[in-house]
Amino acid sequence: MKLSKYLINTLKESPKEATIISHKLLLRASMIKQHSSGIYIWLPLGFKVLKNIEKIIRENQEQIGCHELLMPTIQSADLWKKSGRYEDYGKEMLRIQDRHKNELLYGPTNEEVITDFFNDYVNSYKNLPKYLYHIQWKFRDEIRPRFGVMRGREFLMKDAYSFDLTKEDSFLTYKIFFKSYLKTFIDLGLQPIPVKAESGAIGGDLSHEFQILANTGESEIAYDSKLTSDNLLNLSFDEINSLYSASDDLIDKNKKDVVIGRGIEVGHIFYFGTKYSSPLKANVLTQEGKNVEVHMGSYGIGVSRLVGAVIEAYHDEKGITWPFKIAPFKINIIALEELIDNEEIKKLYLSLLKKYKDIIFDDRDISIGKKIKDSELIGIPWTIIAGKNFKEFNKLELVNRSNNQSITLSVSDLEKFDYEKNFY
RNA sequence: CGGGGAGUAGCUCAGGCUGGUAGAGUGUCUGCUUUGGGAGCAGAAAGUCGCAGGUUCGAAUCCUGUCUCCCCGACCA
Repeated sequence: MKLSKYLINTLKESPKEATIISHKLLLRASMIKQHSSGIYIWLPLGFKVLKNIEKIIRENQEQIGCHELLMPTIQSADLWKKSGRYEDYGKEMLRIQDRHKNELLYGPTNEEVITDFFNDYVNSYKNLPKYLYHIQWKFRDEIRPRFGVMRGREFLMKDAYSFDLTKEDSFLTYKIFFKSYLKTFIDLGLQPIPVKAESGAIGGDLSHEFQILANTGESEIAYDSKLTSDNLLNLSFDEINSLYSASDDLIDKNKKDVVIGRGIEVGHIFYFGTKYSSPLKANVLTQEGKNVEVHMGSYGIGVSRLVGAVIEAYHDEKGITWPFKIAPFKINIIALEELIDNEEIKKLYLSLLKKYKDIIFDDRDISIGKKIKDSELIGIPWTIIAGKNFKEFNKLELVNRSNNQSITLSVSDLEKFDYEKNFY
């Protein structure tokens, strides 16, 4: 990608609407632009990050046999009246009328839609369990949106729904999702802490939220240090679930040997049994020919919130320090003006482009200093600089954004270098 | 919803008390000079001063209303 062709407009000063670091950096790096309170335009650079996060989430969902569909943003109020939530949800739900005066709403979540749909398509125990998810924009008319994309009114969420024959099966499913969530967040480069949770408006009797550790996190969390060990994924659900963790007011102050940190909630999972299958009549026939209500769970990840959360965990005084997989571009090539048309550098760019796809060549007609600043602000993992050393010795400088260390390499070294493995 | 603050150029802000028709930095554009850390010089474009009404010969400024945004609290992926 030649940067001169891209939409990028970095800011030296952060707009005053922003108070927390991720919000400031997202605005300064021209990744988002506020449209109105809690509603954002995702600019090309930010949208790429969002897509990269989606990709990792998708891979993990598919791994546990959870399949993607896409449900509407605008939903009919009828279903919500049946489940009883049309009244319960309160002012957070954005209610709309169409020209026929039918009541609609912009979906804050999708239990009703998917349960209703499921009932039409699945009628036998033979088809259970079923796991389905979608990644779709939601709207919750928060009293006070804040912190940029961390708490918007419109936000992108991955929500999965599970359908099982029995409570026992549904618990097994829950455990599968639980572990898949830990892996998802670890794949994203984050340190997840599962915390037993109140299940809130969605309801049910088994629930965990997933906090990720970040110094600037909104809630205080206390947890057993084993939760951050490298072999966390090798432990069973019961082993992990027996380890202590709590957030905010629920922290037991007398508890010893716990680590205190700060966290950002990025995921929430629930088992809620027949709360929706009962009113919306999602039944299947058992082996004995009996009609029974299915047991359900739902599993959410705040995708757009994660963009902010990752920055809270990955930044320094110069800007964002994206993990490799999430970074909008992986390598940025910067050359002195007189070297911009150099054949060898062009060849390097093309060969890296072939291998990594998301590569920038900063061909803008601006000073090299600003190019470096922009690269640091945006958080490109690797910056390759062709300067004096190239003219004299045919060497380029390779700078690692995570630790700001640089090494001097030749073009052929740079072509062979493993940028993903060597990051961090 | 309660409490606090703010709306003036893309962004950061001055001006407002004491009314006379809009300014700086930065960004943008043009030209020249530059090129290893957000370059220099010269020139230019850019604002119905959030909106509506009122007072006045005259309103960014005073008055009234209204909208929007931000911060603190209760609620949430």
